[in-house]
Amino acid sequence: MLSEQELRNSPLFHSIRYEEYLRMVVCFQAVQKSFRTEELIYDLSAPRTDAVGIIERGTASVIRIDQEGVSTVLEELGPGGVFGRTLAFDFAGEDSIEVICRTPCDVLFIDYPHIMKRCENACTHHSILVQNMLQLMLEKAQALSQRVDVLSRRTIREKLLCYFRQMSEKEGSATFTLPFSLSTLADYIATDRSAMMRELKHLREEGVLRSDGRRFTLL
Amino acid sequence: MLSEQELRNSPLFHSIRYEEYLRMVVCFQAVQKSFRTEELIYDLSAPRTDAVGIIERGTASVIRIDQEGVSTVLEELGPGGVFGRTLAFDFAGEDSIEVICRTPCDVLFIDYPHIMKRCENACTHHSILVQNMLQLMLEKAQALSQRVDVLSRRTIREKLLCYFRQMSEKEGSATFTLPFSLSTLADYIATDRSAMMRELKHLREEGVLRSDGRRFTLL
DNA sequence: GATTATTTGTGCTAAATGCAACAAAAGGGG
DNA sequence: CCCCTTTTGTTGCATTTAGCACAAATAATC
Repeated sequence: MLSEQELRNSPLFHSIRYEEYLRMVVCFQAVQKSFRTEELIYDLSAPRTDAVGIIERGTASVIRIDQEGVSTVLEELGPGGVFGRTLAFDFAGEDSIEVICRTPCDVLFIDYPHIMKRCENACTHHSILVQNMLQLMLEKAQALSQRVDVLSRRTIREKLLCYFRQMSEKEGSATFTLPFSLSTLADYIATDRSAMMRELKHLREEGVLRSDGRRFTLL
Repeated sequence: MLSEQELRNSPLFHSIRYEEYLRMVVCFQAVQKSFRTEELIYDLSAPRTDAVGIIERGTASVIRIDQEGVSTVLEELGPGGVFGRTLAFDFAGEDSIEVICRTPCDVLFIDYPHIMKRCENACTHHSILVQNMLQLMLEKAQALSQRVDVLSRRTIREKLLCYFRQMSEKEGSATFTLPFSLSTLADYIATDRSAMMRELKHLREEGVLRSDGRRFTLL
């Protein structure tokens, strides 16, 4: 349950009045839970319910672990990030897909059909909610597109440079800090870690970038 | 401009009455255009306007062509498919990104801010439109997720099998037909064509699949 | 129906990537 | 502060993949 202050910052309930919010929480069977780093937030490959999760605070990763145990970061979720079986990755593969807490999270779970169902009361707050949800999906689509942009590059070098360009644009600066470890970066660009390290060295040697730990500068 | 019959099948205006539709078309500055195979529908890398396009009929591809001339299929759009600078791929790279007609298309262009802006009249049809748009974005997110699922596989073999599994699920059958040529498939899974052909041969020899032209069967 | 493009199928070679292994460094928890 | 775990950095070697080139098959155009 959100406080009046938190409500203002809530990506989903933004610009809905507090009394209305309280009624909606009941109507949507909304539940908020907190998670600690490394904790499993949701298992997308074995969902009991058709719930949608929204990150209210903190960051999380959607990770696929295939049969051989190779893990890949499919998505990075920040505040406003949404996940759910119906939203993405609703496929029948044998792989396990999990949402893992990266930094301490507050996550709001909502029964999916309730959001999409046309409201009998034609309540205005419901239509605001749909509009907010649309905004979140727009952002999700953008994030996924950037993901595709990186992953569709042919070589490790190009993947790195593409990702670094994205980071530097987001940061508005040639210098930026990775949101995760270099090992995880390898999972993110879907390649071997040592091969990636080698390519990073080449890029440094060629003077394309400078780096110190997780801190990078494009030259 | 849609006929009453077409309106019923329109992904965006679905379940909006015809008179209301007519008014909205004016309000949204909506323009419908038709395209023929191979024709350029939109250039995402050099957008004059902030328009959103919706495929009403036919299929199209979003294609990135990098500085070296390597082309990659970023997205496959069918009826209900949406594209636009604000929806995806709004980055500043040097690459060219184009929406190309694959099979004859009717495309509806709409001024983006008009969709998102809160309606002064609080008109019910506008909120239905937002709901329809949300549905389209949900589908887009799903499609992009599947794209990520394929591209994040480490080897050509795994990419192929992942894509084939998706196709066979969509088709509801172990047999399916590619929506494009084998050459384009290579662009789709972001690898070298000849390497892909070699892997296809291996898969056939190992009895994992059968194929004849663009027709495949998983065994 | 002949002619031109494009696509498909294949092989070779060079280059890039994956794998395994290990030491050094950094980080986290008691 | 020390111990243990994770991360980083690096290397040699096996495998995979990319790049190129060319013939055969297929599709497209006039």
